[in-house]
Amino acid sequence: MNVFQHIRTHLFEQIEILSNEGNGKKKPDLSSIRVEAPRNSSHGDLTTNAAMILAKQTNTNPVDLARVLSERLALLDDVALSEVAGPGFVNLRLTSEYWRSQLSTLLLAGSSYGESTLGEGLSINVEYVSANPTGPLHIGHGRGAVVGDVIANMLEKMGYRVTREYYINDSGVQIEALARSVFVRYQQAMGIEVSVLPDGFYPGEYLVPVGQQLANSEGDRWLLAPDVDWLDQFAAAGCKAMMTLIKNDLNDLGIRHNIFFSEKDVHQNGKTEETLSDLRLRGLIYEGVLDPPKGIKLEDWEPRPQTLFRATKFGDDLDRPLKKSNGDWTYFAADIAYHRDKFERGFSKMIDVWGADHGGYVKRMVAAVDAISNGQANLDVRICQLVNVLKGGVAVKMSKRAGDFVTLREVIDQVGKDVVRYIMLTRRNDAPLDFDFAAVTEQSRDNPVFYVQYAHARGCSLLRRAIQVMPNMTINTHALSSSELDRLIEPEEIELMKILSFWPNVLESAALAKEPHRLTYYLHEVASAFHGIWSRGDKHASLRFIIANEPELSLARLALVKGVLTVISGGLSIIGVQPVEELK
RNA sequence: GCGCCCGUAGCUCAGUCGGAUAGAGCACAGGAUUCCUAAUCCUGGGGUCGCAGGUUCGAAUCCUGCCGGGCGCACCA
Repeated sequence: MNVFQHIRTHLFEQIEILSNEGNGKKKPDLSSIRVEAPRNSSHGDLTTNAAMILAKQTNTNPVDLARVLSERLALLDDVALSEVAGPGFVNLRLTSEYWRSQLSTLLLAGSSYGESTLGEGLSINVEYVSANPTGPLHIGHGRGAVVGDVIANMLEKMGYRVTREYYINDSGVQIEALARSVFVRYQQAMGIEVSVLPDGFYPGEYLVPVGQQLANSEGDRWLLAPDVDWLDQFAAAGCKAMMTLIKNDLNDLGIRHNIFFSEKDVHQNGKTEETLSDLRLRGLIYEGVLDPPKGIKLEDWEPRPQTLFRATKFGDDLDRPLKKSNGDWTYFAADIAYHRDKFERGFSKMIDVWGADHGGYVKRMVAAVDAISNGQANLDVRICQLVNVLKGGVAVKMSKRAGDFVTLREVIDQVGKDVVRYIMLTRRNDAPLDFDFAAVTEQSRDNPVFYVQYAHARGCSLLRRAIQVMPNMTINTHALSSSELDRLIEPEEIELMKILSFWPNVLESAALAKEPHRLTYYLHEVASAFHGIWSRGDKHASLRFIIANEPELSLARLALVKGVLTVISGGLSIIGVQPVEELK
């Protein structure tokens, strides 16, 4: 039980007793009562607004009520000081013994510290990346990949059964363009000059080997054939090659999806038809004409009857087309069928991680999930804003048309997977992110990964050192957790224990909010507190972690170090970053 | 024109479901190393939380309207 839950439990007990004493007409509503760390630490370790909330409900004076609560909470063993402040806050300061016991808990839990059973084994589906198989991943995909992956990791730690999924858009006009682009490369491999690539073709070099391979295996049999004869085969070859490329990139970023789901299969298995006829039966599909969008010009707009989904019934702004004018299903139609398939596979909780350019698509998909599940399923879409690539502060121009975007591959090769993953979480996902190549390549202090890694390396170095300095000492989990933790009396040490004991709460709230960036901010805080204590040893030798003639004190301080290492390495592993034991 | 996201220190950004005196990094100025890793630490200046109203014990946070920026806007994905 984390510190907040612990105090909340006691608080609610007291409220219950009070409510009964007041021959309580009705149960108080506890839902907006918070137990949290106050922003200003002079207000104590924990604070609660309970008195103000309850005072409102019972029409009493919040300060009086706070006083009563405060007196009762003061009686708890773990509470050192309880006082009323401001308009009716109850501020608590917990005992040093309590924080030490939390450190001990941490050490015994080891790498499982912070895990929870909150999810109760509920299945949850996280779909992320899902980039079109028309080329390698670029750095923007990398952001979605990391965000999705870390959300999945966090939810696993919360006790959910997580399935990581990638939806392959291997159908539609973009895939046809891919097939034609591959055909050009095939022609070139057969010695035919194709000087200018037509508009809408994929110009990247990465299709050259695909064309070459087809030239080798197929010879000239398709050179003069009509496109209908080779289109499917070339599309399939292109997709397959691109997915191999993409999976390699993801693999090197430490990402492995459980399921790759093909849009083409959705269609071929009749799932689209099935889904749409289901919706049609329920009166959610009709033939209609949409108004032209206002305020922007569409050259070729004409009123046209379309097959429309009643998305407006589920909170969208417009009803949405399911069929193109050529009779093909729209992307949306397939996507509905796909999400319905997820629902049928047992997922009532779904998370999709999309790029910023799909922001306008969120409402309709949420609406569709609502519709296909009859309100039984919930889709949460996380949008990742753009990544601006900089080199030494100067923006790198990216043009997808010209094929010269910064690939994820380049970035991984240059700065490494760990740096990429960490940097991607240094901003909220819905805010744009600057990725400065120079800063993260230099391995300078501009690189936030290093700050945290350095703290970890320093801690490891201490444990190595301790073995040399005190060879007779056993230093293992048992020895550390049962060491004389009451020797830890410095305010900074208590503060650090406090920060470490917040980890389960940080992880839980980050997981539930699906905001993985909170992890990097927290780890920075841990590292900062640790670096601070370290440096005090420069001035006062008595404050160092290892003091040769004080083995018991040293062991207690090493326990704190071990706590730092456990939390940092645990946090980094959720982020997908390998903690380093030594910096070179 | 409509929808979504954003606007917080010179710069880049945190800020939990509405909490008290709004925080961090960078930059800037000064200081700390014979000693556990100075890739670190300490001290300092820095703010009309875009603007204006509203809701209430209390608003950076919620509501409305404006201003500014990003993304998107039938038959692409």
